[in-house]
Amino acid sequence: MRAALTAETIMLATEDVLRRYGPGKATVVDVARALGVSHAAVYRHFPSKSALREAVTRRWLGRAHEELAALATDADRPPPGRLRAWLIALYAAKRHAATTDPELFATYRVLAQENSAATAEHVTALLHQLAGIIAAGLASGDFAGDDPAALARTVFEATAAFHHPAHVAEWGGPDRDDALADVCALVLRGLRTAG
Amino acid sequence: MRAALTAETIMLATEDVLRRYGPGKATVVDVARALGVSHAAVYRHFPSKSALREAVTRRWLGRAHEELAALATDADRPPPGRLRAWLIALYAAKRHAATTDPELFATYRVLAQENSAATAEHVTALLHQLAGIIAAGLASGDFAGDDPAALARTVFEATAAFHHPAHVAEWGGPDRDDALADVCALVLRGLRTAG
DNA sequence: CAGATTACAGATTTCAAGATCTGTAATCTG
DNA sequence: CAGATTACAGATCTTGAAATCTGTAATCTG
Repeated sequence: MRAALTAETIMLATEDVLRRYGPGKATVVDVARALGVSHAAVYRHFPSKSALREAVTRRWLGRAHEELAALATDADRPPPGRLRAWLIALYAAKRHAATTDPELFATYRVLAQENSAATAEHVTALLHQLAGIIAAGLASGDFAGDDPAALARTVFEATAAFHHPAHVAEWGGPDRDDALADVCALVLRGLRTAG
Repeated sequence: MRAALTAETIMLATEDVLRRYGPGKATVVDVARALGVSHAAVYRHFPSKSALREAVTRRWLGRAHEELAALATDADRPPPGRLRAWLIALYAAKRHAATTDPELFATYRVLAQENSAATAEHVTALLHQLAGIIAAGLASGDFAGDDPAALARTVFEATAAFHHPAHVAEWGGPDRDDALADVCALVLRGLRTAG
């Protein structure tokens, strides 16, 4: 007897298919073939191909959040250093994902261009972590200002070159780590004085 | 008698053809047709299609520089305000170009993805203007630091979301002007203290 | 009847052909 | 002989028919 067909197993198979064929070529028929079922069976668990693609990407992005969440809530480290470490880890995670899992990253990139709910949630989750670090900095007096959420969004925008998927092509280049360090330094100086 | 075939007239015709068909469909045969000459005549003035495309884009970008150069060298305005005005004008110029001349902007975007010499020069020119403003700020004591070129690059990176062509899709959205104002404010606060 | 399958219509994609394009060379013309 | 044209080979693009895919509905099965 075959294992029960669940949303979970479908998403696992979809990840494999996406990794193998990429977002442009992967079809739900491919997914069904990989599972040894008819494609209509897949539609019992996901209302559409794009919903399936979103669910898979959401899971994939969720795994990345966990690592970063640990850094964001590390109360042992003073907020400025924590912010710097978080931004560097975010960049490292994105670059790592882009190089080791290019097809899933490409899927994510497609969803980002389409303003999907999955990527919106991803951004929201990251902004929430960022706001937490900044709120800690405001509380400790390391940062100046009064709206951690707004400051988080601004810091996120200012570092877009190091996490926005549209910039993947640049992440391979030399001096990118130094460039991020410089932007971090500038941003941290900006956060220290009144906003 | 027909006007002499010069690089200038070829570039003008190419601009029209690019505007009409976009970078994906425009061919040098189209350009030659528009000029009423054979396509081989075009190859007498430009070594390749991509060289022609680059030349046209370089000219187009050059026109944008001129406006900004006036702002960058406006000694009447104190450097912080000048920097803010310059960044806002840069964003406005890019957004305007993207909306009023979408096909030429698309051409520019293609070249940017291909790391062409034309776009590299464009970036260099912008960084030069930016470094000029920052150098003025360092001289006046409004900014702290010792390397205007490095600071210029850092400011440029931090504002990528508002001038990098990969972000066009976002420029239409609401609150983009506010977002830029916030990033400008953060960057300016960062520049004021020692770097 | 929950969960899967087959069947199907309309949209999208593939594929091979022919057409068009790029870039070069040989040729023409004033 | 400067400046253009025609001619051409190989690469790329169009085109339309066949295949495949998406999503739904009707049907089967334990």
